[in-house]
Amino acid sequence: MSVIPQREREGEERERDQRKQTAQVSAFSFNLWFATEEDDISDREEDEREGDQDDDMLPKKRGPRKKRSGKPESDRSKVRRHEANTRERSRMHGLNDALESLRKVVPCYSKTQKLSKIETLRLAKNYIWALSETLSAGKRPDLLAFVQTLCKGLSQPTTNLVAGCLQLNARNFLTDHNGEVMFSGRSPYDAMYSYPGSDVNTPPGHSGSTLDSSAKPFRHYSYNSAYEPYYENPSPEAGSPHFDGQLSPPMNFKGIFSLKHDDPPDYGKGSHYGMRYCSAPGRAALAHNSMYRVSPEGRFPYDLHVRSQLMVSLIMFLVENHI
DNA sequence: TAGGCCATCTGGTCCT
DNA sequence: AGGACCAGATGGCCTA
Repeated sequence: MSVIPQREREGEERERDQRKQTAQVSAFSFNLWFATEEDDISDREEDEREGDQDDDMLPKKRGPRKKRSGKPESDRSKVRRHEANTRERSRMHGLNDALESLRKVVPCYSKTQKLSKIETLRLAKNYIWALSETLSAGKRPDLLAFVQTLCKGLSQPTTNLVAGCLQLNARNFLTDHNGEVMFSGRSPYDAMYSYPGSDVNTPPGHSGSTLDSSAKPFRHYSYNSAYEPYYENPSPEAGSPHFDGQLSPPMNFKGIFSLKHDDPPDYGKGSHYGMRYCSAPGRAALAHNSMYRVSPEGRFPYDLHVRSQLMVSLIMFLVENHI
């Protein structure tokens, strides 16, 4: 299972962790006390403690069994071990926080259906690859190829989730046993879901209404006009139970780029998306062999409200303005 | 119940 | 010496 199912994890886990840690601290205190009292117990007596309890007469805890050493651990080493455990826990929490930040900037983000760690990393890698390919090509990408790259190597549940995020029919992006994403639809255009009440030429958000986008998780961007601001209207699927989180980082550019985000300030720090690729030495060669195709109209014919579009548009802006 | 995912503990290694 | 990092082991939780 690659997509972590809906669990009220956030709060519950914190609470559980806190309980665990409290228990651990208590156990540690007890261990310390016990060690102090028992430091001079002979090895033979210690061996008699073996059973369903650990060395410290406590219910068996997680982790590998302690290696027997000739001497009982000193109080000092126990304290150091405990401190090391705390640091390690903190380090892992930091790592998880960073991973959560990464989840929020890859194309598919949902608070209720979190991607697993490994799938988050895979999707992020694919996303970077897809964007760099787009940048290298210097042209608007073929959506299908873009999505196929995004889903490459992902599990089927994650592929479904990504396809769902992109408003695509996931059945058309089957992942084979080699992790390759295969298109099985009749045509790229058939693979697309059309928005209710709209057609290809009338993207959602052109209805004229202007809603407060800050209250909605989705942002829109039109490829019909390369650099016009993204649409402010919410997606018809904004209320989807699968995607109640923020899908894409709010982004705006009017002449110059400015990144705006509702999230805490860690996001967007140094957000020079794809800039490093602009001067990549292999750009020309990459462009020549780019996997992405340009539509006959010379522009991206789809209208999707996905982060990928924002990123592609941003990249296209950079490319076309020689930034 | 098996398997996936995860948090935690632990000891080893490397670096400052 | 002490901290950061890593990987192995273990057990809990959840879902199919």
